[in-house]
Amino acid sequence: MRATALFMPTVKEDPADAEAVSHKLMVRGGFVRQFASGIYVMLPLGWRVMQRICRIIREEMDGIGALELSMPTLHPADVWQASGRYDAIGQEMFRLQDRGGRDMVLAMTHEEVFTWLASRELRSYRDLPQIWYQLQLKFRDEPRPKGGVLRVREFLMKDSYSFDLDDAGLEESYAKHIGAYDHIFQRCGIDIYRVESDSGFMGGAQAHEYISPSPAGEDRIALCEACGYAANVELARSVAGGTDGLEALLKSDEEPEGPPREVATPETRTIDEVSGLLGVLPAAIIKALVYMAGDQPVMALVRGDHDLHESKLARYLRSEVRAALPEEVLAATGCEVGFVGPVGLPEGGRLRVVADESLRPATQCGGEDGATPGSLARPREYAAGANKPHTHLVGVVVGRDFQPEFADLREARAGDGCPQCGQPLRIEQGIEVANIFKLGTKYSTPLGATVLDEGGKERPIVMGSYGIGPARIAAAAVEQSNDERGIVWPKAIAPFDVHLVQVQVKDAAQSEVAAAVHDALSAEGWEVLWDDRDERPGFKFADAELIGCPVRVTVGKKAAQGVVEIEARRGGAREEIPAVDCGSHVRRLWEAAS
RNA sequence: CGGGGUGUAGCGCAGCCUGGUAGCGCGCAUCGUUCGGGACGAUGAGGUCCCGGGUUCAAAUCCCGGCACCCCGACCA
Repeated sequence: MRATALFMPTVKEDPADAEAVSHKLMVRGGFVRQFASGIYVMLPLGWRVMQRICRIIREEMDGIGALELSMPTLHPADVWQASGRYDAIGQEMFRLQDRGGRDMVLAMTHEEVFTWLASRELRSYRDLPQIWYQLQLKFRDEPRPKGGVLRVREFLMKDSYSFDLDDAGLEESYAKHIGAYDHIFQRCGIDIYRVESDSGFMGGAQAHEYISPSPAGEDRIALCEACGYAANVELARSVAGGTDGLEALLKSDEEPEGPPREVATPETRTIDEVSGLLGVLPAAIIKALVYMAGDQPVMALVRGDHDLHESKLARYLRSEVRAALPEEVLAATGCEVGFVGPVGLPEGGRLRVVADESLRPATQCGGEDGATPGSLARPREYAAGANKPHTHLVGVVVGRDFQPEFADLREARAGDGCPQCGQPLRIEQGIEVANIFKLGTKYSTPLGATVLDEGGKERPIVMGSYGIGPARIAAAAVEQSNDERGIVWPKAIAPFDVHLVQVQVKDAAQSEVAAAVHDALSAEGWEVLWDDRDERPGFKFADAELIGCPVRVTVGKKAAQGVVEIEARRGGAREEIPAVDCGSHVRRLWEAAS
């Protein structure tokens, strides 16, 4: 394709509102333009990338026997009411009414419609299994779109849904998807970690996310090099480390003498302040946080050097949680924020107290079912808020001075021990490009999607759902593969295979050779972008590097001798080759490219 | 939803504090010179200064209200 016949509005300067590298480069390279917050135009180059990604996805989905179809994006509310999500999901769902005043929604995902279809059309176990998929728009009214195309309000998604008679069938469909996804990401040329993920506190079935490492990503994952354990930090269990200097506190199994003692700590609210004033390590302080679970206050405890992960608390409590307002803290504990603690709570108060496993006394460790690993070394006595203004307690002993529930609440951090093998965990940041869920009968039961089994018994279909965000794959690829000059597309998803730069458009010999090269490569099946614009050479080279096609062929001074240059975008030598041989040289560089 | 920031030519920005002629770079148009790493000169087009209200002889500039967009946090089938 001739550049003069293409619309590729490249720009020299970074857009002012871009933060992520991929955002800047995709705007500068003429791939995308923002239309409104979280809503993007895919320009011709960007759309070509998307089409290539989608093609790979289609091939791999077809390869596991999945069937493509297309579902509506405008849904009547009643399907969503039937699944319960019309009320469960808040403002993230775009809602509207039709002229007759009927409630409608813009689809943010398609479990309901697919299940609706299954409920009408699948009747017998003989109709199973099925995997149906589509590449379709999703609408989510994100509170804060960001990162260019990474977090948006309208986006393309490949979503597939499996329908099986039983759990064994679901396992098989799930495994098929894992196989297909491995191929897809490998072919798209992006690095990926498949990690255990939160299936949401309503489900509880197994789920995985595919995280592509990038500083622009919003997810953090915990990884163990030694045994392969990998999980999103919102889920990851870990053995708390970082207790240097505390081992001494553990040595004695004797009861510490005396009850907790009050210490005046005026205007000392944060862990750092308390630590400084009392001369105690943060790890020997109990951090007490008050949350509202629905309308019930709950006190959550973690070690002072740890961070609470709210979704872990939410999952444990089986309720959405939010930090309590200062007046709610006062109502629940009788004390102002900054000095609350688990000891000395109001008599008769019903404040539920949940402590992280790392606070569990050594004597209570182990032996309990489902106990998650606690801490390698833990203090015997802690400092904690006294529930009196400007006062803390020291010498607090968990289990003696108060008896909380224990749960895994803290966020895993780098250096913590792997819950499986104890080796140190690594934390990596990344983009969630895909996810897979075992839904079970969560949708089939309420929506009445059942089949008759061999015995003539009606059974709800066992479902799975599986998503991929093609634009996120593109962004992840750019994040992982770029240099100071621009994008270095993985070859399978580049907008064109070959960028043919004709240095002098008005030079007859160059025009002739460029045309011949273009035609020859095209005839061999390469997609060629022929820059025939009347621009200065430097301008065109800069654009070629910005746009990032894997192979560049330059037709310049030596065209009259039938000589052109070829080089890989990823780097390496720039070679002079006979124009007539460009096919084999392109093939060679292509094979070498990633 | 909390906190912060921005809104002036297609893009990137200055001007605002201290009210009075709207400016710079890039891009764009025409002509000429250039032509292997984002050229140079000349000429030119292009503005509801986000919107509404107020103060003032006079508002891009000061005041009030709104909107949009960005960033941090919260949220995130």
